[in-house]
Amino acid sequence: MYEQLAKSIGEKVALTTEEFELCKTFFIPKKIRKKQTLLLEGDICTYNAFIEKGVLRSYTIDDKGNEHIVQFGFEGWWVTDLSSYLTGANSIYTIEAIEDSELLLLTASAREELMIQLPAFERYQRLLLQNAYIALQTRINSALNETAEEKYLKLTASYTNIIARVPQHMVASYLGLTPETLSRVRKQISLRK
Amino acid sequence: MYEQLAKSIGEKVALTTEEFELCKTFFIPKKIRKKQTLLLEGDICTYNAFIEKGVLRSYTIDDKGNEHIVQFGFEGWWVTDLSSYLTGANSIYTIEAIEDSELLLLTASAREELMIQLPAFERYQRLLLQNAYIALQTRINSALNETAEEKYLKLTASYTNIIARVPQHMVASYLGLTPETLSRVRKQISLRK
DNA sequence: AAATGGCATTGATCTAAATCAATTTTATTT
DNA sequence: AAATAAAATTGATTTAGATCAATGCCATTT
Repeated sequence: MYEQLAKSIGEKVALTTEEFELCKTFFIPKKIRKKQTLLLEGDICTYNAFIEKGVLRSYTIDDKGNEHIVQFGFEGWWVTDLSSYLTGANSIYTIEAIEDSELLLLTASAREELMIQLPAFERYQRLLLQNAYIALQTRINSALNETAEEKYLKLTASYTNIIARVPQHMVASYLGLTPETLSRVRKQISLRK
Repeated sequence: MYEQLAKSIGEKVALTTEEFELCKTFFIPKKIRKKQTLLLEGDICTYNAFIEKGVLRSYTIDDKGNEHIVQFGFEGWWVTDLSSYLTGANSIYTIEAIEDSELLLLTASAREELMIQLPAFERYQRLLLQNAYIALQTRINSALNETAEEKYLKLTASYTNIIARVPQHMVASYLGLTPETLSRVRKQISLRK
C-alpha cells in the first residue's frame, strides 16, 4: 500500500527504514471508486492525497455549467486544492476519481508535524513543488500561445499516460478545447501521415 | 539594500538578527538598468534574483519572433528561470528590466548551502513556491477558459501594480492577447460605464 | 523646439475554434 | 443480449480575436 510513496520520496531524499515507518503513520489510507469525489467545490479541502493507484482529476465548473479540468493525477502524484488545503478557504475545485483508486491522505496539520519531525520531508515537498511549478509554467505558455494542434501534439509527446488512460473529452477540457475541436485536430493529424 | 528581503522573509518565517546577517552574506547585490537583460534565452540561468527595487519581465520568443511574457517581477518578488537554475539546462526565457532595478542575486549552490545552514530559509522558499503555484493555477484557468475581457478585468482587480507600471502592450502579451485586442477591450469597458 | 521611433487607437478583413445539430460508435446498465 | 446512456465523429454556421494597414499620440533624443 505504500510502494509508490516510498518510491516518490526515495527519488528526492534519502530516508532510513525507521524514518519511512514514522512517515507512514501520518497517512490515512483510503479507497475511492470511479466517479466518486474526494472533494466537492465549496467544501474545505482537508486532505492532500497521494495516489498509490488509479487516476483522478480536479476541475472547476463555470457559470454555464461547463467543467474545466485543471489537473490530472496518476500513481505517484499528489492531488489537492492547495489553496483551500493551506488556508482553509472554500475550495473552487472538485476532485473526482476517473478510475477506482487507492489514496494516502495527509491532513494539513499532519503534514506540518511531519515536516517538523522529519526535515527531509519538507525538502521532499519543496522539490515536488519546484517540479510542479516548472510544469505549470510550461503549460501556461502552451495555453496562451499555441494552436489547438500544437497543444495536443505536445501533450501526446510529454504525457502519454494522459492520452492512454483519460477519455478524449476530458483531454479536450484539460487543453481548453471543445470535444469537437479535439476530434477534428486528431483527424487532421491522422490524415497527414 | 536588504529592506525588501528582510520584509519578505519576515512575512513567512522568524529569523534572529544574526541569522539574517548570515543570510545576507549569501547574496550578491546588482543594479540593472532599464532594457538590460539579466538572462538571455539559451544561456544557463545562474541566479535566482530577489527584486529590492524595480520591475522585470521574463519572456519567450516564438518561431515568428513574437515575445510572450511569462511573468512580471516587482519589489519583494523573485525572478528566475527555475528549470534552468535548478537543472543547469539552457534557458528558454529571457529576463529583462522594465525599469532601472536593484537585485539581490543568489546562485543555486549558495541557495542550497543557505537552506542547509538555515532550515528556516528552506521553509521560506517552500512557502513562496506554494503561493506561486496557487497563483499559476488560477492563471491557467483564466488563460484557458476566460474571454479577453474577463482576463483583463481579473488582472486589473488583482494586480494593480501590473496595470500601473507596465506598458499596455506588455500587459497584452502577458494575457496572451494582441495589443489591438487589449485596446478594444479597454474601449468597450470604458464605453459601458 | 524639432525630429525620431516606439505605442496606442481605430478600421477592414480573415480565420481558428466555438457553437449548434445530427449521426454513429462505444460503454454501461438492466 | 438488449436497452440505454455516454462519447466521438462529422457537417453547417457563427464568432471572438488575429491579422493587416493606416493614423494619431507621446516620450526620448538631438
